[in-house]
Amino acid sequence: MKEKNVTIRDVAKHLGVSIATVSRAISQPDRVSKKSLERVQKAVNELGYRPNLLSQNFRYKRSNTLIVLIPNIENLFFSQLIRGIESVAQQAGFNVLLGDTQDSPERELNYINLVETQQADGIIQLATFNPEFSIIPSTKIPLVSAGGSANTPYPTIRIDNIHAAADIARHLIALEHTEFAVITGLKNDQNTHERLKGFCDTLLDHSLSLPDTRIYSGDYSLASGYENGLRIIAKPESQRPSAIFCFNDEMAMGACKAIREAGLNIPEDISVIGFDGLQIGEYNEPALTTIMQPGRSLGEQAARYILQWIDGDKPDYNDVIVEHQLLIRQSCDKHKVK
Amino acid sequence: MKEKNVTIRDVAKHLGVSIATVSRAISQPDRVSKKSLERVQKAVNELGYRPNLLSQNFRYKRSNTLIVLIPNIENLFFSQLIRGIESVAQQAGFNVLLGDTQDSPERELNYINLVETQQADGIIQLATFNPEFSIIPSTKIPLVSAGGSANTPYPTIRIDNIHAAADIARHLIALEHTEFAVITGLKNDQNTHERLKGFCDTLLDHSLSLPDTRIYSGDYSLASGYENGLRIIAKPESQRPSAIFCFNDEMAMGACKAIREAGLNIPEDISVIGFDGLQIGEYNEPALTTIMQPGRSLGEQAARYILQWIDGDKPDYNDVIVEHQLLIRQSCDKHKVK
DNA sequence: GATTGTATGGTAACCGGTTACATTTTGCGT
DNA sequence: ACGCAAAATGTAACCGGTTACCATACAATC
Repeated sequence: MKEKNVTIRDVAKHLGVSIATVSRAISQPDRVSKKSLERVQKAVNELGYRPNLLSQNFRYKRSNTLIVLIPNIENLFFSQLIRGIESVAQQAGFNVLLGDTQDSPERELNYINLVETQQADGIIQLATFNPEFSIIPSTKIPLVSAGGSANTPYPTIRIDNIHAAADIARHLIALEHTEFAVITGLKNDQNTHERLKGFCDTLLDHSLSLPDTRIYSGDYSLASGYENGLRIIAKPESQRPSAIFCFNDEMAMGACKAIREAGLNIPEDISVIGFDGLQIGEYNEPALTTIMQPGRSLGEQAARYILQWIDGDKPDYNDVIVEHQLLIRQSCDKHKVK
Repeated sequence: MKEKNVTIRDVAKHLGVSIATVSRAISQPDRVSKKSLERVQKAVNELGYRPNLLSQNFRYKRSNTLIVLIPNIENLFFSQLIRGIESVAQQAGFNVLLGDTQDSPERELNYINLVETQQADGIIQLATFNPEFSIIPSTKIPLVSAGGSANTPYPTIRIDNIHAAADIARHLIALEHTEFAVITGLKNDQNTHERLKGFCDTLLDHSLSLPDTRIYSGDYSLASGYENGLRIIAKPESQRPSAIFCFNDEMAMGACKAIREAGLNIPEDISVIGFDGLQIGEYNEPALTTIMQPGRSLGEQAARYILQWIDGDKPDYNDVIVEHQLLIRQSCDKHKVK
């Protein structure tokens, strides 16, 4: 069934030349005579010869492959990052291997193994390794984190989460809100800590605060936004916050649904703000006010960084901050005192 | 800078045994004595030896890699498929290479090349090749399409689009709608043709019809749903359809936004129905009625199919139909005659 | 003690390219 | 026609594993 592939030796034999000539005709055309070049090209076409890249990779000890570690591929923010990574990688002749880790340490280890066994040349980690169980790989492995947080043992390409969360706080304060709730990301996620810190510190600067009972723990999913939204709404009106800061847009959309279903209006009765700047947030009812993270650009820069490192020329900067932007749409408005 | 890796020969030399013994200790432990086994294991740990899988792959002429061709990675339906594929592949020890083709034939060709040059063992195409420009690869290459259409020269795992579109038509007819519009997918997409056919044929069965002026051409994006929604709304009320069938959920969400902004109510004034059954459709205002495609399962089955084929044992069925389901939520209701 | 079987381990070929080095051919000047 | 440098080509080693085949050691059998 499986016919054997045409090899360089077949081509050489067919032409009565050495394999070196064939190899050179293909990879260094000016090292062979015009006549040989033409004969080889003709033979390659006739025989349908395709060089086996597996053997090339083996020879060069290079797989030309990048791994992208993704906590959850169904998260739209990551899709943007991937797109950025993919386009840079493709241009550089690199392939992108998908690593859906589903937050599992075994799966992470699995992918790190691929680099150690030379099946891949480097890793881009989306978001940050969960410090609780993450296998922090040797720093000899080209590894960069994109869209994550500071304080990692490896380079990062990211926005300033603290600053972004502070921007959110200031925006809500400017709208005269005083009672807040947040729906956070995963408990051990660095992004969660930084956004929480940026938000709370800024509240304190304005003599406001966020009580622990107003901190709801989510997991970045639509469903967790919805559930936490229900919990917030369930409180008697006098105890409800007037603004909710959700640590990503998906949870914000979930929370909005809960609020709408309760018959309340956004932003008249309650303001909701998201994080990430997903395009789909614009189609939410109401369109989500949020922080725009330039996902595509984050991905591109991460890819460029890792490619340079793989080329043996690790950049001398370790923490690239990309500008975020407060995207004011319709889900936040001035707080109305009753 | 780059220290060389420990090879099997280093381990052998270190122990004063042959490389064959080391190799066997690792891959066929019962072929060596207990003593040798222990010594090798110890040395492997001490020296930090990791077998070079690049050379293994080369030896076995197997890359253990699957390519997933994705027209657009930011489309949520594809994310589900990928997740299904990834989990099956991972279990089988296969890696998943991401091929974001962005509907470009050069990029498609690029990925097909990877199989021809043995860097990958098979391809899963999400949706269908665009017949206009697609490079239909040789049937010798393990290739399967998931979530696409019938009438392809390669195997498919899919739902019955015609039947699903018919279900939609019947549902809308049962709700007493008589004036319809559709927002289709890409013009050359097979899915578009089939859904259109299924819908129109069923209308005809009920002595209804869809005039060409009510067929709006979209591209599966949120934005194109919105724009076409605006166009539909722009017509004078007497000429407007009472129900819009969008060929995916994203466009349906876009259309809903346009309709909401025009001050109309869904489903009271106009019904909207989507396609794909994305989770996020539940968070739309109003929650989208749609056709559920079991994305995860489609992906899993596609992966199993291609893995079997790669193993040299191509399944003898060529067209797997997976059950779809009409998901009734809130965006369609009985037509009210004014 | 000779014969046979089994367990163990070594030697070397092999996968399909690339390329350093050696060798042959070509082209050019005189 | 000869000499010599440059161009073209060939030979063979190499990348790092796997494994067919062979050699040796030792135990069991008669």
